[in-house]
Amino acid sequence: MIGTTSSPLLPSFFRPNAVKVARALLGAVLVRRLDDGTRLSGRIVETEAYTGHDDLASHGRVRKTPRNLPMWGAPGHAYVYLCHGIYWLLNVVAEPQESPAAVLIRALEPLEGLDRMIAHRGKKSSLSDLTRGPGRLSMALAVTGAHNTLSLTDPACGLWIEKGIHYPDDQVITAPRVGMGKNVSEPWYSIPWRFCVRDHPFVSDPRPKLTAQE
DNA sequence: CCGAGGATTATCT
DNA sequence: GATAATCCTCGGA
Repeated sequence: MIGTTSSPLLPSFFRPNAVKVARALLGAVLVRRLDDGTRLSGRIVETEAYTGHDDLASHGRVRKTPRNLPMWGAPGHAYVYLCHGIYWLLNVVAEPQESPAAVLIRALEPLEGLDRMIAHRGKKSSLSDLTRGPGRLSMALAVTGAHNTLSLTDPACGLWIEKGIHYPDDQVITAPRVGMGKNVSEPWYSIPWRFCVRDHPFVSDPRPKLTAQE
């Protein structure tokens, strides 16, 4: 068991600002251990950073409320909330305690437990859409509000992140974040805090522009 | 208390 | 591409 078993990333990994953490998470592996011991996992290929009281796109832009409170929590904890009444969205809390910041995990490349993920997704599932999108990946891994505020650095919680591969900068594309509301003004509307693996089939819609980085 | 809107996705045309 | 699904959260009255 030496060297071959990856252990969860430590809280220190998530302590830098959310933008750096979002970039660093590309290539890491999100792991879910089901109650029966089954291991599901996928490689993170798309993230978004939400940080600071100033960021008008972030839930942390307003005072602490019952919903957004986890964003002020310890680095490496989970912030899971319901979107549109249907979909659970998984974020990892970044930055030191009392600094409201999180990284939204938007897409995974499925690695382990594909059959179980397909079962979780129901009849609508196709292999290419399994974990492409934040709502879909939560469904596939059976992540729900029950995971809110849990520590992703503690394997006992059944959900954690392991070190994976490193994507060099020339394989990473940045883009404005998805789903900005009308009350999000510049610079927050266009700031390129969405990180995607270039040309990866599991990056969600809308696909970022593939304009060459020269 | 009530209304508006949402870090989305599936299913139409 | 347009829109419905679906319900919680927040802010204002």
